[in-house]
This record gives sequence, structure tokens and C-alpha cells, in this order.
Amino acid sequence: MAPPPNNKVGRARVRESVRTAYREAILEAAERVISRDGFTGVKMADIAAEAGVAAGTVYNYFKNKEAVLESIKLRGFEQIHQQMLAARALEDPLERIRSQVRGVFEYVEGRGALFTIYMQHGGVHEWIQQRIHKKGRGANQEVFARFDQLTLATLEEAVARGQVREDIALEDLAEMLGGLIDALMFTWFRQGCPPNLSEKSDLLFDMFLHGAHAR
Amino acid sequence: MAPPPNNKVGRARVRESVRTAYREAILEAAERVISRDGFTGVKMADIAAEAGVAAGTVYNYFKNKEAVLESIKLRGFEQIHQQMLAARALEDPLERIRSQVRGVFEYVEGRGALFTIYMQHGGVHEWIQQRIHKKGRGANQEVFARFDQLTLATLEEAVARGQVREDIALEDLAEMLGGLIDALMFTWFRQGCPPNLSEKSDLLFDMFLHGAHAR
Amino acid sequence: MAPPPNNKVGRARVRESVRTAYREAILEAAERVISRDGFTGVKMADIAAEAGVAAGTVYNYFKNKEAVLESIKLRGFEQIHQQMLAARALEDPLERIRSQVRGVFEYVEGRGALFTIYMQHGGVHEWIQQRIHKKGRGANQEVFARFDQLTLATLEEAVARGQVREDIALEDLAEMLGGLIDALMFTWFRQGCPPNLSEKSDLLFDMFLHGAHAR
Amino acid sequence: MAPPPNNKVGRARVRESVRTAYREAILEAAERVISRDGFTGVKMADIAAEAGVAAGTVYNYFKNKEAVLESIKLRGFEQIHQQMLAARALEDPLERIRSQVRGVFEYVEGRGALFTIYMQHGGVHEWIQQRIHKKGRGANQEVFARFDQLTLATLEEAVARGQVREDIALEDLAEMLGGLIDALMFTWFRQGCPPNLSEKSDLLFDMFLHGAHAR
DNA sequence: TATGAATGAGATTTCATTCAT
DNA sequence: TATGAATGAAATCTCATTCAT
Repeated sequence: MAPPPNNKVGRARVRESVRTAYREAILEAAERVISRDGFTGVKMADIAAEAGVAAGTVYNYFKNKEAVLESIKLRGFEQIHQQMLAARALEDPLERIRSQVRGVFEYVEGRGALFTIYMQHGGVHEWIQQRIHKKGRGANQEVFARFDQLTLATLEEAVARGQVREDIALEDLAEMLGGLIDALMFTWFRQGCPPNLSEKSDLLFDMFLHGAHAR
Repeated sequence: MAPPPNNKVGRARVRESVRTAYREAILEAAERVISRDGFTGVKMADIAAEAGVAAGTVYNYFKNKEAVLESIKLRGFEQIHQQMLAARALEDPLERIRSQVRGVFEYVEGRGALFTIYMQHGGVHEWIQQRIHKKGRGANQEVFARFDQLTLATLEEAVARGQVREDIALEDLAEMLGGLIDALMFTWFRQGCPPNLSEKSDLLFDMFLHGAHAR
Repeated sequence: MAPPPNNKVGRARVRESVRTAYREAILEAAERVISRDGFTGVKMADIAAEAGVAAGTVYNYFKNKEAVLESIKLRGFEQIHQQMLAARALEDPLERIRSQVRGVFEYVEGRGALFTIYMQHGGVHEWIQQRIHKKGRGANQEVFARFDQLTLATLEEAVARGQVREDIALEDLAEMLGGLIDALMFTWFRQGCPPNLSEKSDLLFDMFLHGAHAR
Repeated sequence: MAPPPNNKVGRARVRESVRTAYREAILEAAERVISRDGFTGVKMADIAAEAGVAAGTVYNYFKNKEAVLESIKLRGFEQIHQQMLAARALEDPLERIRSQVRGVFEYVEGRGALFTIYMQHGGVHEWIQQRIHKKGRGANQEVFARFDQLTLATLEEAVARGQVREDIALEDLAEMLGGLIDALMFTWFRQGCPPNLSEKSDLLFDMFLHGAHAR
């Protein structure tokens, strides 16, 4: 057995890692509960039970219920963002986009719950309200901005290479692409999360590039 | 004072119209409340207050809270469906689609609340759960089926006329179209319901037909 | 039997009186609970039970626990003030003071609970904090100001008639008198509220006028 | 490094002094917290934080929350008592009283928190309840008894010397004096602890001896 | 039938105390 | 022995629903 860490630094490090583990366990549990019971009625008690901790413990890690949900959302966005960044290495911008789309779909397919939150909570109404009332909480805004930037930059490169139409504003293109992604996820969700979301990514990409018109 | 209507039929008719008026007032009020405060926290008391009736009165017209929300949703879908049917007269299927899209957008633009509900309540998770657990309530299912049918029929006609690619399954096309519509609404909603949704419909239609690829 | 009030005004009046009755019943109950169990641990559930209403009902009349306690305090101050005003008719200012003192003592003797609150809650610390932090809630401040005025005016008259020393500032005299009253109540309270408080009022008055010095 | 004390006695002494230091630090911290946040809502966590120790540590020195508060109160009373004893040397009983009053005021002026506790906790209601229910805890009773004795003895001496009225019972005189002291403190507290309490002691003494009556 | 207050089950949150390290 | 997080009982508060008028 290794000697127990007797110094303060060691103990602090251990404590920190335990804290992180608890935090994560609670968030994971919350996602599972939401996946199972829906978002509208999540109960703190259920989250605690699912995480295997006492009700009060959740409050050692999160100020209140809202903070838990907010954290889930941010963590999800963060993870999607990482997923998208994984495509950076690809040289061809179109291929990069295709890969990003696939990455997002793969991530979402594994975590339907996140999407529920994305759409039902801050993801949609509350978040909108924030925008409207200008109280925009930094973290959210920033994440969305990063999404937008990533897409815009890639599209710009594609236009520069003559791969993509110039007669539509970059912003509109980005919106259509983002919208298509949302759309597919949305429809997939509406259909009860069948296990085929990521297969749709090539179809989406084809439609994005060529449209439905007969050749 | 005017003499009261003495025949039973007349009295029944008056009563019925009063009932309908109350019902509608409550539904309208509920939509306003949801638009304003978000869906997650709608309170029966708020709905009643907004409608200008007592809390108890709502229960004379709806079994419970769920019934109110369900009614809003159905009424909204119904109205969108009517909007789409208005395009039936157009001879060219592509024009019909363009018109339908515009119609839906115009309707949604005027009633963001509906969309909130569409996505946040039955429209999304709960409704999905129902599908999964096979409790599918008839009304919902039927409405969605009618949407699908309408779109499928129109697309089929367009394919038959050689206006649309044949290499993609009709169902996938319909899904992409429906998805694009959802997508635009979704993005529009995410941006705080700016007053330009219906303008986007031509852009959407163009993208649907021709895609983003450079010519 | 009188005909039931069928008009809106009548019904509103009835309702109003019922509301007032409930409010009073809750406040009375709260005082009883505090007398019995002490102030520190008052529980909303106990108050509701003592008042014979459901827990939730209390919240139809008071925003929260703090509001209940605040109301008790204000009501008590108000009632003491009324008690003091009853002495206005007396012509001799010294007799008026004697009567006021007796009145206050009689009131307090019947309601030990009020005094607890007066000293333990807003009456003492919280209220002080308010003064210090300048957030003085109007109602409290005003009540105390009225007490002070009443006493000052009476003392001024007594000085004018040559009944009271001129070599001590009016404010100091008022403070000593008020302090003596507080003091006796305080001591009485400390001794477990024995049933002799109001008898002390003449003693107090004598001491206030002549002091302890041997003649 | 200095050699560690190797004898048992020395080590025990060091340990004892460390324990005392912790105990005192916790009590001081608790007084500060109460002064700042009021008595009603003191939290063990706040006390610990203010003392710079962990929450659990407090329980190594005090059985529970009640024990902490009780200790503060006793310590305060004890210190006031010491203050009063300092006047014993004075030969003239009236001067002794004047000095005692000043001593008490000086002490209280420096530690408003004690007074809060004196009035809000055991000092007032709870403590009364104990008296009433005959559970009287020895320590409290004894402290108050000592106060009373001290005052009674001094007044008795003053009466014997013909300095104080004989027509009022010693007990009543003591009560009036004690009451006046309480009164001034009370008023001072009610006014937000202005920095002039000890100046009032001569005024109080004058009033106690001569009263408010015009000469 | 409209009213609006009462109800009380149930949710969130707090915090004194315990306990493993 | 100090630490500081876990615990969970208990308190506060909310709000859908009921019900007497």
C-alpha cells in the first residue's frame, strides 16, 4: 500500500478529486432522471436518490435546482463543442463540416436527455427570455457564440475555395446549416430517438449541398 | 329589459356560445401566460387571472391543468393545418409547398407561445414518452399523421412531375422539408422571435431545392 | 331570517369580514404559540394548527413567516398606543402620565407574548439593525415616533406647570420615564410574569417623581 | 527547533491552554456573529467560519449549539459581575452604587452582543420558561442571585446610613435600581447603541436619588 | 355557474450534527 | 484532534384541486 498522503497539499488534492467525482455523479444522475421521467417534473429528491446521495448533499454542490439544470446544459454544450473541435484537423472545409455534423449527431444520439434540456429549458424559452431581457448569463452566450464562430469560419473557407454559393450571406448559410442540424435532431427526437440519427448525417450533408431539386 | 328567450333551443344555444367564449378566453389567456413566463412554471392561478375569471372557473371548462395544455396544443396544430390547407388551390406542387411554408411561418410568427408548447410539452418529450410507452393519445397522433400525409402527397406529385430528385426516399425528403421548417422556426425562436420569420420562407425554399453548393 | 345578500357589494363585505376574522385568528394563534413555546422556534405549522386552519391557509394571509411576526408586533404597538391615548382626557399632566403608565402595564400584563416579540424580534435587534442600516421600515419607525411624541408633549406641559424639574432636558426625562417603564416590564418578565405588574405602576410613578433619596 | 516538553505535566498544560484558546476563540466568534446577524438566525457554520475553525471542531469544545450560547451568556454575566465587584473598595455605599452602574455600562457598551443574548435568549424568554417550569439550571440562577445580593447589600448599607428612603422595601428599591439600569441599556440598545451609554450613568444615579419632581 | 379561499400533499431547502479521513 | 463533507429530519413554502357560498 502506498503511504497515505499526510501533507496538506495531498489531502487537498484528494478532496478536490472527490468533490469533482460527486459533482459529476450528481449531474449524470440528473441526466438519467430527466431521460427517464421527463424534464418538467424533475425532483431534487429523485436526483439525489439516483446519485446515491442524501438530499442535502446535492445542495453542497449546487446552490439550487436551477443551478443543477444550468450545469447540465453547459456541460452538454461544452462536450458538443469538444466533439466539433475534433474535426479541426481535416484540411477540406466541406469534409470538416461533414465530420462535425457526424460528431454532433453521435454525441446527441448517446444522450437524448441533453437535447430535452437544450430545447425545453434554458435551451429554449428561458434562454430566449434572457436574451430579450438582456440579462444574458455569460456562460450560455459565450457557448453559443463559439458554436456560431466555428461554423462561420469553416463556411467562409469553403466559400473562399469556391465550394459553396456566394449569393447567400454567410450568416444565412450558417443558419441554414445549423437549422438543418437542429431539424434532424428535432425530428429524430419527435420520433422517439430511434437508433439511426448518426446515419442521417450524410443525407443531411448532401441536402445541404445540393438541395432537393431534380438534376 | 329585453324579454328573455323563452324557448329551450334558444336558451341552449346562448348557453353553448357563452361556454365556448369562456373556453376560448381561457385558452388565449394560457397562451399569453406561457409566452410571457415560460412553460415550465405555468400556474393555473395565473391563467385564470389573465383570463379574468376565478381559479375555480377554469375547472368548469377543463378537467385539469393537463387538459388545458393539451387543448392549446391541439388547437394550435389544428390552426396550422388549416393554414396549410389554404394552399391546396395552387396547381404547381412546388408553389404549393412554398405557400404552405409561408403559411406556417406566418401563423407561428404571430403565436410564439404555441411553438414553446410544441417543443416543450407534448410536442417534445412527454409526447415522445407516450409514443415509446404506447399510450399514444389519439388526437396527437392523428394531427401529426395529417401533417405528414399532406407533405408526402405534395412531394409525391412534385416527383411525378420531375421537379424533385428521385434518388431520395419520399419519406426522407418529407423529413428534410419538415426538418428545415422546424429548423428555421427553432433558430428563429432561439434568436428571440425577431420579426422576420416569414421572410425566411423563400430562402428556405431555395435551399431546399438547390442546396448550398456552388454552381 | 334576513334575505341573503345577493348583490355583489354585500357579498364582498361578507368576504372582507371573513378575511379579517381569519387574519386575526392567525395572529392570535401565533401569539399564543409564542407565549407557550418561545419565540425562537415558532413553526408555521404550529401557528396554523393553533388557529385551526391548514398550513397553506396562513400563506393566503401572510407572505411568509416574517410577515406574520411583523404583523403581530405592529398590531401590539398599535394597541398599546390606543391604550395610552385613553388617558388624554385627564387634565393634570402628571395624572395623565400615571394613567398612561398604568394602561401600558395592564395591556402588557395581559399579553406577555407581545413583550417577548417586542424584545426578541424586530423590537430589539433586527429593528436596531434597521436603524443602523437606515432601511427603517416605515411602520415601525412611525409607531415609535408617536410614542415619543406623546410622552414629550405631556412632560413639556408638566414642566410648564412647574411640576417637574427644569434642569434635565425634556428628552432625557422622557428617556428616563420610558426607560423606567421598559425596566419594570423587563424585570417583571425576567421574574416569570408574576401577576402584579400593574400594581407596580404607582411605585414607579413615585420613584420617577421623588427618587430614592431619604428626605 | 526547541526540544519538545518531555514531561507529562508540561504537555498537559500546553494542551489545556490550547483547548482554552480554542474555546475562547469560538465564543468570541459567536458573539461577533450574533452582533452582526442577530440572534435568531445564528448558524453553527457561521460561528465556525468566523472563528477560523471547521464546523466539526466546535463540537470538540461544546456539546451542541445550545451549550455555545449558554456559555456566552454565563461568561458575560461573570464578566459583568467582576466589573461590579471592582467597586467594593469604595467606602460610601452610594458612591459604590454609582461606580457599579458605571462599570456595568462600560462593559455593556463594549459588547452589545451580550445584551442581545441577555434579552433574546436565556436572558429573557427561554430562561423565564425554565423558571416557570422549575427546570432552573443552577448556573443561571446563581448568577442572578449574586447580582441581587450585591445590590441588596449595598442598598441596605445606604439605608442604614440614612442616605436612602426607608419607606420603600429594599427589594423594591433594588428592583427599581436594577430596572433603571436595564432601562437605560434597553433604551440605548433601541437607539442603535450610540457611543454615550456610560455618560448616562450619572444622570441615572441622579434620577434614582432625586426623581423628576420639581424642587 | 362563478367565485375565491381552504386545503394539504408534496416539493424545495436548511442546518445541526455525525463521521471518515 | 482538526477537518469539512454527508446526512436527513424538519421546516418553509407552493399550487393544483376542491368546495361552500
